[in-house]
Formats: sequence, structure tokens, C-alpha cells
Amino acid sequence: MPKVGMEPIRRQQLIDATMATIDEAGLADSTIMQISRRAGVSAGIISHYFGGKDGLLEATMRHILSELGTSVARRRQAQSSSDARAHLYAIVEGNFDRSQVSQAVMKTWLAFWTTSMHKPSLQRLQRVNDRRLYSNITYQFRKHLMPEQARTAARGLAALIDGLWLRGALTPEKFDTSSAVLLACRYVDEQLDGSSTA
Amino acid sequence: MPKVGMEPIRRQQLIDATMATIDEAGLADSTIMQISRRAGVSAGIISHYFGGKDGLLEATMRHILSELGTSVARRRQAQSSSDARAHLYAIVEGNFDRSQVSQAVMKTWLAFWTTSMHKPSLQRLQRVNDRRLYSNITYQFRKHLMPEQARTAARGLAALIDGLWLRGALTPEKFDTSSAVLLACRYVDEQLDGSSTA
DNA sequence: CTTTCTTTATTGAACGATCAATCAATAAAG
DNA sequence: CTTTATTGATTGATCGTTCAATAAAGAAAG
Repeated sequence: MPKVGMEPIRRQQLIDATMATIDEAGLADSTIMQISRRAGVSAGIISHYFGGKDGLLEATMRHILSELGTSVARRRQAQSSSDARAHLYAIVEGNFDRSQVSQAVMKTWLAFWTTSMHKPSLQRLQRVNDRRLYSNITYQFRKHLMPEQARTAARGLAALIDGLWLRGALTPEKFDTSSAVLLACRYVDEQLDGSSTA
Repeated sequence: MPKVGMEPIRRQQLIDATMATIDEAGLADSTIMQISRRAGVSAGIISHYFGGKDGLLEATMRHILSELGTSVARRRQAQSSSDARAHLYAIVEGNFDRSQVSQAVMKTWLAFWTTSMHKPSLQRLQRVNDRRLYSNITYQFRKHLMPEQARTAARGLAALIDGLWLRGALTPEKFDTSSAVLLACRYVDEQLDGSSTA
């Protein structure tokens, strides 16, 4: 069947298969044979399109990060105003959209977080994404808070988002996204409204 | 030299070597040879004392969990009163003591979090610990809040603790423990004091 | 005291299994 | 006939486990 335009299709199939395999067996027990078998192709094709297993994992992480960035940007652009609260809400909602808050995506993300601490290439990806989230949040808080307060509020919100998300990933039960969003948005309110004491 | 009382010594040496190796190379690239070499013993001794690599990893996780439990319990017992705020502060401080908030312990913990999602034996350990933290927090909040509010506040505080801790583990910079404690304690205050709107 | 026996501690080479990567072969499409 | 796509057996390396051998330290017996 081969000839043209197979590359983007295969790449997507393999990235999806990678997340599904990590979800099922964990990154440590995910072999290229399992992944390729799930994608319906041979093992050799991975080296052909991604240069090897590492390339596939990095591409998978890029894909997840890209989807997160898109889901946040989409909600922020939907805001016509420059209201800080609305933008912070959008950021929170975007982080709990994550295209899909599926167990597969969350487990894959956590696996990459762990791996990124020892693989410079993945660490750079994670850092860039992290910095962007933090500085976006800080920028919005600065509209209503003093620089120092804004930084603290941003640290708190970022931690709250990651913590809620982490706990959603760790518990086998369905992740209650809406209550997590509500909790994080209430934190935003507390930071914006209760700033009179300092 | 052998004869008596080597077991507890070797076990501790190997657990320490495990955390140090995970800190340096990551769990995925930690072999029993590296670990045993760092502990100054042969590879075979691991199977002798822990039954195998899995046993060593489970023992290491138990050790970390035990140290966390101890550091929280110690600070709570230091409280003579039954004041909710003081106990919540103690819980927060205990979680950021973690015996040592070293990179080695944090990386090991994160590695086990990731692994526990696919290994029932580790998952049970993690769940028990998680439940205990959550119910302890909920119990304290219930002294001043309605059940539903207490649960929400507990979810928020637990997430905030985990999130701050996770971000401390992910950033290469030194983890600013005191500011993390301050931030989490301020969250406790906001939950306890600002409950008049509901 | 010293000789034998037993237990505990430890080693490290050998084994078997697993896995990522390679590459020559194949097949379809232009 | 060339290019793109794909296969899957082979290869080479790695790793966890096993196990027979060894060593030291008491214990028992003379």
C-alpha cells in the first residue's frame, strides 16, 4: 500500500499507541514491540520514523505539551477582555482540559515528568512549558497585586493545579475535573480579593 | 567479618544506595549492580536480603513512607492543644520536613509514584499513605467547617502540598521549603477564616 | 586450648531472558 | 526502474537471578 503521506499517519498512530501502552503497562515496561504491535505496524518502523525509542518518547511528550498549550491558548483567546480573573480562569480550565484528562494522558505525563529529571532533552521541554505557565499566571496576578504578592500567588496557583492534577492521576477513580477547576478558581478569587491585609 | 547483626546494616546501606542511585541515574537506569556497588557489596546480596530487585524497591518506598509518617507524627505530638490550625500547620511542616527534602528523596518518591500506578504492591502503600494524610486533614478542618467545606478544603490543602512538593522536585534549584510551608499555611488560614460566605 | 561443626555472610561467574537497533529483502506506487 | 514504505529475523548488549564456593565467627566437644 505504501507510497505517499504515510509518515504523519504513522507518527500519530505510534504516538497514540505509546500513550495507550504507557497507560496499560507503564513506561518502564513499554517495549517498542508492544507499541508497534498496538499501532498495527512492525517494530522496525519506529526507528524509521523516530530514529529510535527515545525519539518516539520525545515526540510523544512534545505532542502532549503541544495539546496542553493549544487548549490553554484556545480558552484565553476566547476571552475578549483583558480581565485578569477571566484569564486566570481560562488558564485553570485549559490545564484541566488537557485535550482529554484521560488516564492515558495523565499517566504518560507523570512518566515523562519522572524521566525528564534525568534526560536533558526531556527536561528542557518540561522546563520551557513550566516557565510559560508560571510567567503567564504571574503576569495576570500582577494586574492586581504587588510583584512579590503576585509571584507568591502564582507559585500557589501553579502548585495547586499540578497537585490537583497529580492526585487525579494517582487515584484510580474518575478524575472530577469540574470540582478541581472550581477549587483552583476559588483560590484565584482568594488571591485577588483578599489582598487588603498586606 | 560476617556473623551477626549484618542484616539491618546491609538493608539500610542498600536502601540508601538505592535512593542515591535513583537520584543520580533515575529508577529506569538503576541496576542492582550500580546499587550494590555503591553500597560496597556484591550484587548477589540484594537477592539474599530483599529477595530481589522488586523487594529492594518496595523496602525503599516503605522506608520513605515511614520517615514521612514519623516526621508528621512527631510535630503533631509536639502540639499539646487540639487546636485545628496548629495541627494543620504541623501536618504541613511535617510534609515539608520529609526527614530531608533532598533531591534524592524527592526523586525517589516521584519515581515510586509513577511506578505505583502499575504495581499493585506499591500502589497499596501509596494509597494507604495518601488516605491517611487526607483524612487527617479533613478531620482537622471539620472542627471549624461544614463537612462539605472541610472535604473541599482538605482536597485543596493536600493538592497544594503535593503540588509544591512536586515542583520542588522538578526544579533543579534548591527547594525553598520555608516559603512553601508559608504558602500552604496561608491557605489553611484562608480556609479557616474566610468561611463566612457559605 | 584446639579441633570440628554449624550458622551467617558474602562473593562473582554463569545463565537465561529481554530488548532496542539494524538491515537485507520485499512490495506497492508512480 | 526508482522511490517510499514496511517487514521481521538477527545481533549485540544488558540485566536480574541463581548457585556453588568461600570465609569468618561462634558453638560444641574433647
